[in-house]
Amino acid sequence: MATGRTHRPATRSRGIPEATVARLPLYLRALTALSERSVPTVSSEELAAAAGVNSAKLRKDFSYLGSYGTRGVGYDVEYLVYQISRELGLTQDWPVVIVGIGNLGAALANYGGFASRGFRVAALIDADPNMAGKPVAGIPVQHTDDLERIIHDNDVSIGVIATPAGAAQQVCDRLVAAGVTSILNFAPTVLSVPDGVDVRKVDLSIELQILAFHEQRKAGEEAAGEPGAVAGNPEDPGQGPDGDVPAVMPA
Amino acid sequence: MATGRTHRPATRSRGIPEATVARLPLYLRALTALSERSVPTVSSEELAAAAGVNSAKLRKDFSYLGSYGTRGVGYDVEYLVYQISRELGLTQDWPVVIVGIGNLGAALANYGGFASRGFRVAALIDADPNMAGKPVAGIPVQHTDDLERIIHDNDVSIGVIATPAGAAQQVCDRLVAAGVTSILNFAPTVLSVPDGVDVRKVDLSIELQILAFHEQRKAGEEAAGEPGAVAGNPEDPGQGPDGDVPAVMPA
DNA sequence: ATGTCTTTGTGAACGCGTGCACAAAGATGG
DNA sequence: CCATCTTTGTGCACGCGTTCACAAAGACAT
Repeated sequence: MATGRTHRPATRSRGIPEATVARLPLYLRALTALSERSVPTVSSEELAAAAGVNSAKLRKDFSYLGSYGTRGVGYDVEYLVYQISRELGLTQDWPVVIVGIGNLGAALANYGGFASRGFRVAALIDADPNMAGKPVAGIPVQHTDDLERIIHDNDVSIGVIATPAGAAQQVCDRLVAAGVTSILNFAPTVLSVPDGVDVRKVDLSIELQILAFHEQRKAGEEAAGEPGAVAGNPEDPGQGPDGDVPAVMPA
Repeated sequence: MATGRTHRPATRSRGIPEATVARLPLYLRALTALSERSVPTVSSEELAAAAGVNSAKLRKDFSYLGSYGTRGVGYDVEYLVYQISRELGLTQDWPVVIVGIGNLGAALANYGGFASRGFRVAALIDADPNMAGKPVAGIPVQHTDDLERIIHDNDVSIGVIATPAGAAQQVCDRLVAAGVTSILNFAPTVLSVPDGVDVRKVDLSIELQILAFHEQRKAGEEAAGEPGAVAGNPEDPGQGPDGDVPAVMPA
C-alpha cells in the first residue's frame, strides 16, 4: 500500500467505506474501457474480473452507491460510469499544481492520466530560477515565489509535491496556508498537516522494500526444501536466540 | 493506498502481519535519520511521532520482530536499524530492472532512494530502438528483445514496469516467464500473474481520484452551512431521494 | 537493597473489511 | 400467466488491524 492517510478516525464520509472509495477508480477504469467498446451492460462477475476483485465485493461496493443494477441482467455501463464519476467528483474540473519539476515532476506533468479524468495541471512550480519560464509538457514553469498567488488565482485545492524530501514540509506548509486542502506527496517524508487537510503519499522506495520482504521470504521458503536456491544468503532464518550484533549498517 | 496486492488469502509470512511489513520501511527511514544524528536510543513515543503513527501500534509492530526494546529506556537505534533492515531483506543486494524508459522510467532510474537501500538498477529496458544505447542516469538503455537475457544474466527477481498501459501485461508476462517474481507496476492496468508472483501497483491517477472524492465531500459539507463555497457546483449534496436522472438512462 | 519512575510488551475489546451463501428481483420463454 | 433461469443485493460470520489500558521489566537514585 503505497498509500496512507494521516490520522483522523473514521472518514466514512456518507457511509461509503474508505476501502470502497479506493476501488471506485478501478471500476471506473474498467467501465470506461467497456464503454469505449460500446458494451451496453456488464455483470458483476465480468466487471470484477476486469478490475481484479471479488464479485461479491464489487456488488457490495456498488450497493453503497445505491441500487444501480438489474437482476438477471447486470449493470448498465454508461449509467454506472456516470454515477461513479459523480461520486468521485470527476464531473467537475480540478485544477492541480505540481511543485518540484525534476524528473518526477516532469513525468507527472506529462502523464496523460490526469487530464483524462477531470484533472487539469494548472501550474508547474519549481524553486530553481533557471527553470522559470521553461516549458514542461507545454506549460511554463513558474517560480516558487509566486506559489501563493498561483494557488489563489487558479483556485487550486489539490497540490502535488514532487520536491526533494528536505523541501517537502516547507512546500506543504505554504500550500496549506495558501488554501490547498488535498496533497499528493511523492517526497519520502512524513508530512504533518492541520486537521481537514488530506494527504496521500506515494513512496517508491517503500514499495520496493515491501516487495523485497516478500521476495526474501519466498527465497527462504524454497531454500528450506531446496538447498541451492537462487540468491543464496547462507544465514537467514535460523533465528539465533539473540540475533547477531550488527556491523554498522548502510542507510 | 496506492498499493494493492493480487489475491492470495493471508500472506502472514512468519507471523508478521502485512500491515506491519508496510510500516517497517517507515520506521526504518525515521531510524536512519536518528542514526545520522547519532541519537543512541529512542522511545516508542518519539519514534512513533517521527513516523507518523500511533505509539501502541509501533510497539506491537516491533513485538512481532522480537523484544528489542529496554523498558524504561526505549530502543537502541542502531540495533533496530539492523534488525528491520534484515527483516526486510535489505542486507542483501537486489538487482532491479526498469522496463519502459519514458518520463516516468527515467525519473525512477534517477531516483536516489533506490540505490541507498540495497536496490541496484541492473538494467533499463525500452521497446524503442532509438533509445537503445542512450544512457539514462548513467545506464545505457537496452532493447526489449534482450529482456530475457538481461533478467537471466543479472539474476533479477524484481521488475519495475513503467510502460504505457497497453504494453504492460505483455511485458509482465515476459518478465515472469524469465524468472521475475516481484513486480512494481506503474502502468494503469490490472496485471494478471500466476501464483507466487507478487504485484504492487502505484497508480497516480487513482490517488488523485481518491483525493478528489474527499475534496468534494469537504466542499459539500461546508457548503451545507456556508452557501458561497469555493468551487461551487450548485447541485451536489442535497441527496435527492433517488438521485437525479443522468443524461442517458438505463433500459 | 529497596523504592520510584519510566517505558515496554501485550491481553482484550472493538471496528472495519471480506467473502460466503442465499433469498429476492427481474428477465425470458412457453 | 406461470415457470425457469440469471444475477443482484445483503445478512452473517470470520479474521485482521487498531487502540486502550495495564502489568511487568528494567533503570536509576537513595
